[in-house]
Amino acid sequence: MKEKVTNVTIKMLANQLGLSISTVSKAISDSHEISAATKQRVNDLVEKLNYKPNPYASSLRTRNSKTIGVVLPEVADSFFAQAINGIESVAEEKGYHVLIYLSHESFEREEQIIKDFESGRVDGVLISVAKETEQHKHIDTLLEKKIPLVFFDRVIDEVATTKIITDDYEAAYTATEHLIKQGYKQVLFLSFSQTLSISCKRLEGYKKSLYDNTIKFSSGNVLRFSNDAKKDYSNLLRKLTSLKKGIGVLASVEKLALPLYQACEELQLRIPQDVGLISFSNLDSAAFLHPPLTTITQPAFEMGKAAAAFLVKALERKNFELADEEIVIPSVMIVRKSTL
Amino acid sequence: MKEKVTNVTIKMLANQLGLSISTVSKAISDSHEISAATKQRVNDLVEKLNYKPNPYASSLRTRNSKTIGVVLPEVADSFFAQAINGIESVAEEKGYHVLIYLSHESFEREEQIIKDFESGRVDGVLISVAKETEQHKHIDTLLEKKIPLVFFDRVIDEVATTKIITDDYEAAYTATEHLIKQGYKQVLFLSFSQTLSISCKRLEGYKKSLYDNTIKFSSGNVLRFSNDAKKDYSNLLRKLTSLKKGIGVLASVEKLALPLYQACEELQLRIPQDVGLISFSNLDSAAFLHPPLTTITQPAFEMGKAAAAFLVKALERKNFELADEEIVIPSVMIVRKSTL
DNA sequence: TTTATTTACGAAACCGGTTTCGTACAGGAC
DNA sequence: GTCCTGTACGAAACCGGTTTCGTAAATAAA
Repeated sequence: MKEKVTNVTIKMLANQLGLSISTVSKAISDSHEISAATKQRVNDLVEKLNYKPNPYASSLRTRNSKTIGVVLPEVADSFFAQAINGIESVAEEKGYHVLIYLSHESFEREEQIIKDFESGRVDGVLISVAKETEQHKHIDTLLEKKIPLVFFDRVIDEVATTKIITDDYEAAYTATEHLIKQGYKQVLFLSFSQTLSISCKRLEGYKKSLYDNTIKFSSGNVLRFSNDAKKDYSNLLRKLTSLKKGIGVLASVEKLALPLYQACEELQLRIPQDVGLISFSNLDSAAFLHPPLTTITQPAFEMGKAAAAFLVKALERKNFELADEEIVIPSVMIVRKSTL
Repeated sequence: MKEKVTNVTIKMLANQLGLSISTVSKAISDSHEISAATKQRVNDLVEKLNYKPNPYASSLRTRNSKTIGVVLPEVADSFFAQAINGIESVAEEKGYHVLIYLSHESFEREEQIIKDFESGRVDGVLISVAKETEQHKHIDTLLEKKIPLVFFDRVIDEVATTKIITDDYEAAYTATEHLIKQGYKQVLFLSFSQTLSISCKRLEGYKKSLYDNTIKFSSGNVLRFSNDAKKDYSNLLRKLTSLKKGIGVLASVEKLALPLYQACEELQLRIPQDVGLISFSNLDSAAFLHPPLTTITQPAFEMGKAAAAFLVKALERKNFELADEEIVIPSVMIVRKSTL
């Protein structure tokens, strides 16, 4: 590590201008206390010397950092990639910096990240919780410190703050309904988690649709995915072979769709004739899969954007606190050939 | 914005323990000057009061922030998503924080981001430059301030620092070679940029392969993509209709592959019979496209990881400076049905 | 002309850590 | 007993901004 070049400080500006430090500081922040002429002189020198205020000195004094922390389970998923874009779009516009952390679906890791935030490193937090997360003490503690936090997509219902979600229940209902209408009498539900709010709601929507179609729910039709991709895959193979053809499958998250394509290929099952597939997915390539995948596409960009917008509003508006509310941005179903 | 809860400070610890601030500070950093007994008392209280040192105070004094800035052109591309994972893996291990910025392929935006870094906000920088970037004064200025920077994938050759790249020339050569071997006598090159180093190298590899196969290069076979997706697409349609069947296409970046699938569908051209396609791509779904896409897959995770590892080494090792060298991590070609 | 304001600026405290330097005291060497 | 050394700690400077408060001079009000 080389020693840094010493940056130009506000003190140097003051000395060169024959002004006090406080005057320079106020001039830079365009305070009404300072005359136009002085402001001009200061800004000229700022320009000339390429002065960049030390953000850490400023953050220390003002107790805010213009930085938001974003906690994601992972970033491979195209949902989160798009969400980052949405977040960045408002951060950029509002002059915020974005710190990114990945929990890798681990509660422990998520907890560490959130605990670090208690230090005041970030002004506010956006989070989509880890698959493993089943409690929320870490988040409560953060909120007690008055650090605003908004959830997006993977929320914790019990925490009283703003949550940006999509219509998981309705989307899953619609998806299941679609499969049934297409003639798949038996519908498998590929479950990502048994505890995550989104998973539960999607499962409920699925169940309700079965009920409305007088199909009795069987827990045997819910296939749970763990973190062990290999084991999951062999479970999937076993399940598929045990069933007769003509079943529908609802993949509750994007990452479960491709394994199904693979399994069908391996078992020589035809999509959509033998297996109908619909998946929650934001894959751009969905339309070009073999066959094209029917998807429930979430408004990922908009969700990220909305989450960031709420957070920034909470940070900047004195009389605005994050209400305990759900903002629902609906998903859309795009029917393609994987479901007839 | 609500006023923050006042955090526990090192001063409070000192008062409660009847010690001086400096003693507490040293105890926390496990200084040899402090007795084991005192350290114990201090750490007990730290634990009890849940003391979190203010990172900004620390950064101000020590002049480093344990933060690295990552500048990406975009994050929709799965290459960059995977690269982020690689970067995060070393950041997490080494205790660094990751600030993410998107240039959206704009030079101006990239310049602003880099200029902000002159403030000392980050200890070091990882960057994959924007498509528009054709000069490097902004980066030179940063390097003059002794802020280490390493490029990955989209590098600027003229800047004397470490660059993590893949074997663009060879990969494009191999890809073209493959198309020709498969019987495609005419090969289109879908170009993403005329200035980006990776694009130039890939084009060179393509040309060399043509040359080695005694096919004369025609600039008419290089199709340039702008930022105007619609116009690009209609250009692509026009080009494809103007050619006879049996042409090979090398898409030099991932985002150019799907439009080709779409165009072929629209023009009722069959892949691979009428059009053979190979693309630089890190899409997980490549194997399940219709037909499965032959790809040049870049080691995105490893590249991000290597870039971060070099940067951290430069930050932590006193006698290590980032050499002006290229670290090449080879890509692999995965042959699938889109090229026979 | 006197008093009240306003304008424009400076001194100094402050944010919360880190680091330098000084020192009291204990123990060992001579 | 004197000198030296090492141990364990504290006072204070420092990082580079922001903010409060005070004040001299200029202007307005009475």
